[in-house]
Amino acid sequence: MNFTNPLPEIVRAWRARGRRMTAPRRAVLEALGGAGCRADAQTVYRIAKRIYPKTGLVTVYRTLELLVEEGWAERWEEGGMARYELAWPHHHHLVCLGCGDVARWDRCPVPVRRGSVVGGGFLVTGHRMELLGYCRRCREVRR
Amino acid sequence: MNFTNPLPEIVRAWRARGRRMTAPRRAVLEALGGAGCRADAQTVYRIAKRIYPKTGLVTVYRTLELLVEEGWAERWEEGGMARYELAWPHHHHLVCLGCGDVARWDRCPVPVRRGSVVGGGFLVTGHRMELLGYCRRCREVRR
DNA sequence: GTAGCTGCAAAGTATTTGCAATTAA
DNA sequence: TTAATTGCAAATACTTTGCAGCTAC
Repeated sequence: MNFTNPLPEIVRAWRARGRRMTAPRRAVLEALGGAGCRADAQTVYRIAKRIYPKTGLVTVYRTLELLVEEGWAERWEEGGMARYELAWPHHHHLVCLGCGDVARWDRCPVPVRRGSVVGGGFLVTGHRMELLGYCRRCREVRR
Repeated sequence: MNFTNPLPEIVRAWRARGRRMTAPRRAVLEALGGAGCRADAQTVYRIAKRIYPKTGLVTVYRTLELLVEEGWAERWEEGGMARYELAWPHHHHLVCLGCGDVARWDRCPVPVRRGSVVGGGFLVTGHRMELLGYCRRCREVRR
């Protein structure tokens, strides 16, 4: 966990909205914060169970969906399953075509600003990007 | 179909590799070329059946996978299903958060070149990007 | 002739839903 | 108290696989 940890803020916002803060939800929140980039539901489930063993897979799905709907998390689909991660702060990914590893990349080279209008009337509110290629390890193996 | 139609080139490349050009495959190729951005397997299947009615769904999946493996098509996963489109020429997408429509956008604002190395050893060979926001129609409805 | 291709049906996986029981506030 | 939340089991939906028959070359 780093100093940009949004978990306390999420809990606060949920309380303010009348949501109940239960043990399974807290476990899912912490698990998502502790999982790497683009963790699938099973991974979050496994970690959440270490925190609160009674957590059910269905609740993991429901909590993650809630986080996505409210903008706290981002959802990706990859490899036939949904993957989730905390959306903040803004970042992109380096996806290795060799081993499939997904690494975080904190630079943002996309010069299209929120609020700009492109393509004849499309209002931009955000973007997603990933660089495809080969990680250091895969490049060394290839040599 | 436009003048960058890659279908004849795909057929030629397949023949050269010893692949057989069958009626179902041709139907899938044409269907994919005629479908819009990010067509799902069912859509390709429906169009392919109009071209060659005996085409089976399984063959659609297998042919699309072949195209992706060989780099002719790109695969996206979205809305719980796989989506496909011809990968050439390079382009991006405008994804409307209101109606879900995906529009093609031929500009490329990503200044990261193939061959560059980023993030401590990651060799970039390509990228994917999409702009999220609201299309003209959805913006007008909101007003 | 034969290796590649096809399609049916069945299997495999991920995700969602109905509903009765539980629980935070 | 009571409305939100949970989790089991069942239902859904997409995709892949086994295999016997077909076909392009």
